[in-house]
Amino acid sequence: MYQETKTHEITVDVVIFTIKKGSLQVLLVQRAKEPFINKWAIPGGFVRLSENLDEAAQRLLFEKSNLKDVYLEQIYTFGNPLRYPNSRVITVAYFALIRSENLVLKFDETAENIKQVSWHSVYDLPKLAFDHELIIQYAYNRLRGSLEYSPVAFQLLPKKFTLTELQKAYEIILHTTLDKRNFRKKMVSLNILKELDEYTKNRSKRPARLYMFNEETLNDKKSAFH
Amino acid sequence: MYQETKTHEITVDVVIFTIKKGSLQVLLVQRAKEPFINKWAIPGGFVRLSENLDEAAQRLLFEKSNLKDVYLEQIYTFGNPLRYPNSRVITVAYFALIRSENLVLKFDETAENIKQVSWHSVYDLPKLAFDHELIIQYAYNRLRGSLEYSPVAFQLLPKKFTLTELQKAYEIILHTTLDKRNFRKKMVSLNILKELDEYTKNRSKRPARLYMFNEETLNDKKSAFH
DNA sequence: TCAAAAGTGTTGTCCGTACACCCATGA
DNA sequence: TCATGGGTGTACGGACAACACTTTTGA
Repeated sequence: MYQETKTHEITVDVVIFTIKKGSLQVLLVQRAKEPFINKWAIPGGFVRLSENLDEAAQRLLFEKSNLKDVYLEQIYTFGNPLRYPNSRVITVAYFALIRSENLVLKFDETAENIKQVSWHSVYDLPKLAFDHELIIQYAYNRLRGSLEYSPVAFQLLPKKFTLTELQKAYEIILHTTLDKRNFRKKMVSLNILKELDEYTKNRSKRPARLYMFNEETLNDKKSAFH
Repeated sequence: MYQETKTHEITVDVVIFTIKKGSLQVLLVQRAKEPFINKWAIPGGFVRLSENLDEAAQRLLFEKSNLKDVYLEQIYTFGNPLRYPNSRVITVAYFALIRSENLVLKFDETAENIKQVSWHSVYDLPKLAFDHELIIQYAYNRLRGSLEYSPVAFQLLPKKFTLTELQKAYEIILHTTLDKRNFRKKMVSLNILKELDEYTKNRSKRPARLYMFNEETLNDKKSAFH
């Protein structure tokens, strides 16, 4: 089954998370070719010789979504020799958090190796190619872990957001419900929110105060978050 | 400075930790050749095409220490194109925890590319080759992090140990002092220790009870450790 | 005036921390 | 008998969890 080739190939695969329609979704591409024809895969690509791994991941994201300076974390490196048929592909997996509003995907759907591109709930994944189901599991576990140390949920929200939206993001990622009062107390105590003098309009019944993420205090808080 | 070559090379580097003489030490080899002649480096080697990354790390450890089934964790993958002069070497870094008693190192000190091999305190490292200082920092941070979730300290101790020895290991890794009563309470409450009917002899004044690590309950506890 | 989401405090429990003395043995 | 490390319990404080009602607006 596994056939030796002369060299290792190195790819970067990026599990792109977003919150859409009240659920945590990942971006997948459906393969139009063997191996794993019709199966879905995480976007990825080869690492160029002149770029480092983070740069490769950022480049892939930019090529496919036009987004720059996306939040990225390296997760794990997968190197099972049997993970790719007929060649040895070692992949460094990352996850990315993006805001899905006004996102324009740039996948070339006329390309012969891609059938379609779409978002899928992490709780309802289609059949995946290679070991990509495992990679998504690692990514999802890591995302939940990161959320306990660092307020990464901001990366999934618009610049200005309400506390209820923030809480929803936490609930969606952690797949649980949280107490409103306790959640607000905790967030306020962290000093990472900037309270704005702006309120939502016509969104709900009573207008809700908007907040921003306070970038200045983030770096201090990251370590002492717990 | 950086010269493109045709392929990426993949290595595994292993930060080998042990506790020796009351301090946390890492095993380093002193280079006998350029680049970085006389500088110290983490043991590492190329990944073979037919083995996965963990196997490569285990193989390296076995080749150099005769130890099998060593505790290993993948830490991070370093891929800066400038980290190696004149070639592109991506390295998957691991850390290993070993018991230093009755350890026989098998480094071939007559090999032309190794000058010597020795243990160094993580708080007093010599000049390191490549980005190995950074890798050791990542490894050390990860080790301390792991200790909060999972009782990895056992991997550094003999099969049977006293609670004081276990506490010393924690103190050495975390670089702090711990309260004896609180530490014992915590350890007992975790149900990961098997109390033996054996005591130390002639080691200190009053004999101390010996404990073993209870492997059965470990896997349950790993997740709920906190 | 009503429906819907926004906003707000108090109490109990658990866990981590601080802290000091007696015990068993070898010399 | 004394020096040395082994072994033990209690009290406080902070963080988290549980819990219900009032407020503001749009329709």
